[in-house]
Amino acid sequence: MSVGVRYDPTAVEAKWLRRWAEEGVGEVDLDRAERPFYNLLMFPYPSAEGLHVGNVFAFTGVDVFGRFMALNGYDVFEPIGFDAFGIHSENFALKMNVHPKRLIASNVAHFREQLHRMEGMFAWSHEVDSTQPEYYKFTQWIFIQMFKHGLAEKRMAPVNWCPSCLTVLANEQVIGGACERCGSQVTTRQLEQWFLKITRYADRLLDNLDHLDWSEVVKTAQRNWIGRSHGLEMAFPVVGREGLSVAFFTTRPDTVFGASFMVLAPEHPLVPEITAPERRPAVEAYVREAAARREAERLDPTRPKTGVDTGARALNLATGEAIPIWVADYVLAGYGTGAIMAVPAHDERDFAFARAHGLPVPLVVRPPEGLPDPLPAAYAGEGTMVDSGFLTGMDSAAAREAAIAWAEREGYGRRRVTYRLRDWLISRQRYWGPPIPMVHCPACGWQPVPESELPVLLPDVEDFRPAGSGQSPLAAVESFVHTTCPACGGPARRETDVSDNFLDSAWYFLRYPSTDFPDRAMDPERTRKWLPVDRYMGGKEHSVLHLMYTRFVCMALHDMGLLPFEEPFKVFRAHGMMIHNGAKMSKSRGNVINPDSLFDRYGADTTRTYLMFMGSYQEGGDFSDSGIQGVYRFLHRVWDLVQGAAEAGWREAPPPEAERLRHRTIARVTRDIQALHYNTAIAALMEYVNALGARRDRLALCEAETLCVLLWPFAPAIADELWERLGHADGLWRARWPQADPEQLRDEEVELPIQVNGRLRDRMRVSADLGEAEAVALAAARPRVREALGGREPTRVVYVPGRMLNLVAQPGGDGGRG
RNA sequence: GCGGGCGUGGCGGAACGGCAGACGCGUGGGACUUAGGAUCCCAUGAGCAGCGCUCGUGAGAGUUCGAGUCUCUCCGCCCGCACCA
Repeated sequence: MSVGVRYDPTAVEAKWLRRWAEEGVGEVDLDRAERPFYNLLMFPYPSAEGLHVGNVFAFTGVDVFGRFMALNGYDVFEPIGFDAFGIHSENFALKMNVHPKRLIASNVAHFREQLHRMEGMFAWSHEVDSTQPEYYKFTQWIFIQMFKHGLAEKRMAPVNWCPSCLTVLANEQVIGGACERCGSQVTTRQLEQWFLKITRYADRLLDNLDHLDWSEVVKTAQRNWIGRSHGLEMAFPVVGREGLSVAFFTTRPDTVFGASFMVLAPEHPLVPEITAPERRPAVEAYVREAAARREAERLDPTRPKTGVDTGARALNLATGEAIPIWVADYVLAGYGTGAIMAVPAHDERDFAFARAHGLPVPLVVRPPEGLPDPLPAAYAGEGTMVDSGFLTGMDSAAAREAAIAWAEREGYGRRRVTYRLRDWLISRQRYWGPPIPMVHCPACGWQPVPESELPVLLPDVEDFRPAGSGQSPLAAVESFVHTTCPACGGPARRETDVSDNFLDSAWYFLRYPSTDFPDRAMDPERTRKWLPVDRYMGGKEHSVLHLMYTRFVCMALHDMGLLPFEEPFKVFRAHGMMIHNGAKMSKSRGNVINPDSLFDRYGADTTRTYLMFMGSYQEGGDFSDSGIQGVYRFLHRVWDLVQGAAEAGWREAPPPEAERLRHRTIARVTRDIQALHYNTAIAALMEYVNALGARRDRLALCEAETLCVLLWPFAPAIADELWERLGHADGLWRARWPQADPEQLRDEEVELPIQVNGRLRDRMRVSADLGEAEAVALAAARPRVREALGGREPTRVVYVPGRMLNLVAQPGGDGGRG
């Protein structure tokens, strides 16, 4: 393809995509690199619709940074791969009625082409595809390590079930009671499932956050999700039932004297045991209703608080009173012990429940300003304890400690920390994932598949439809199911569930540097050299899914001695969301932008530059169809400017002000890229081009060169083409980022604003380091300043050299009120 | 409800506590053109006939010589989490 005199993005980009591929731009010698910089973008999920423009936005932001670091002398490793297993891909295959294996292969091919076209500086030779046996054999290997270290366990538990995807889901994949993938309302089922014990790491996952250089939004989301709370676990005996007691957890042990009833979750195992015979029909009916109720409805805090009395009573060990035990679905089976002591006066939910069912509301905490009687709402704040036996008169905070000490001393309970975080439910009753590499033997129990036999290949089955029976389609493949026990050699059955897609993506970046080692997941040498990841940028929608699972997997592998670090990402930055015409892009709104059409119409250089220009990378921005034209014009101007100047001939050196501007531009673009303020970096380049345009026939070569280098991270093809036309045989990938000379950044003369009493009245051109006395004298002599002063003498002078001068004068007697 | 973020021209968005509105879009005017939805130049927050003044960063108060920026109260929008005891 030939490249002419007019700017033709298609020709320029085709030429340079080829050249970069030939020259191996983006490929790094991982063993010899001297200044490794691991620049990671999120594992692309190759959907059938192709690359989303939101992906182009996200990935370009990563790539701009990578190119910037490359020119700053780093060996930048920016690998790429495909997260192609999982429900999303499989659901699409079901819809299209095409086998996922075939469908995904064509999706990946399409994605690869688009990623190429967006000019990412990717290390293609280290590509990873999570659906390939060479990759998932190690996903299975990681599962086995988890099992061997007691971090994987199959157990019966109430789990989230998606009636549309016909599989169980992890807590993190249920958003407001709906399936994260398909949006269906999730129900609860009692099933035996594989769990990874992430809760064992809750404290470390939480505490490490304090020292991580991550976007604050993500850290906050993780803290909330882990939800650590401190309190007391205690049990109240069931009245008249020797040896039977109801354990509960509370963060407010100070209010124990105010506990006027107890509530059990409908699923609580003691419910059938303690229910009084005459209450049995009502309780059983309520439990049945609660089980049938959809999760979203159950979790709606605005719904009236329903519940029934079991007829049983518990002894409040503080007051010595027998209090009723109710069953209500506002108490969650999965949190704490699934039972609570209800303190209606000081807990909003208990208050609402007590009101609805006519239960007493004894008050035990009084704030200094007192409380109205009757109480209009629960008072959950601090105060002085009243009517609380040995706690009476204490401050509530101190009473909390005293109550715990009392419970521990009397043997009623103990201090306890509780988490909102649940263990990671990893089984999926689906086809499109790595089979969980476990075998069940009637004699030996669960046994891992020997590592030498990995991978456990996903069998080719024609009917990959989920059965809905609570079993994966693999359960129907006799030849897969029947095997022998690795321990005793007897007949055994394979696990037929596959693992959660988030396990695939929890370690992909560990694999990238080691893709050339088929026999080990992570080569120790490579891992030590390249990991942890220097910088990771991606969407905040993965705050508690991917990013939390990944941290857990790394911590676990670290503890097993398999990784030399426990936190995978030194720096994480969340980017914002792309908006189009004021709304989130969605098919139903019809405002989705297809990146191919942008590439075709404007080229990748313009698309990249515009996406980075339209708003702040970390906040997101609004895509405007006319706005992109501005950037297109800008690149045209750059092209014409450099071409025109080349034809006119180069001057020796830029005049002094032009040289100062050049250095100021270098400084601004450098600083802005480092801070991810790509939009203002591009604005600085535009200003520079505007300024150079004013002297287009008298440019110096170094001005055009600086422009090309600074532009390269955003618009690499046009920058490389112009660079070549300036006479460089080597491409810009071998160039160095220019350094701003601090001497050139200092202004000699400035336009100094003059304020009188804080209001702008005049400005004057002065030397930047003008002394205060001279500045005041010069200013005071100016007619407009004299007028504003109205004959008064300044009583105070605020002078910031080079920035502004403020003369403060008291309002004189002449101007005052009579 | 809790947590986080944000409110700036017609629009997207800039502004170490120091000239509000950089840069871009749009709009108006002009130039060059057979022509322009191309390119270039000029203008563009509002008000006032007065080219300077007044008002202007969601509303109100406060701190300061000086506040879009810091503090408090309120209103509105967005994003998380949401009956977590």
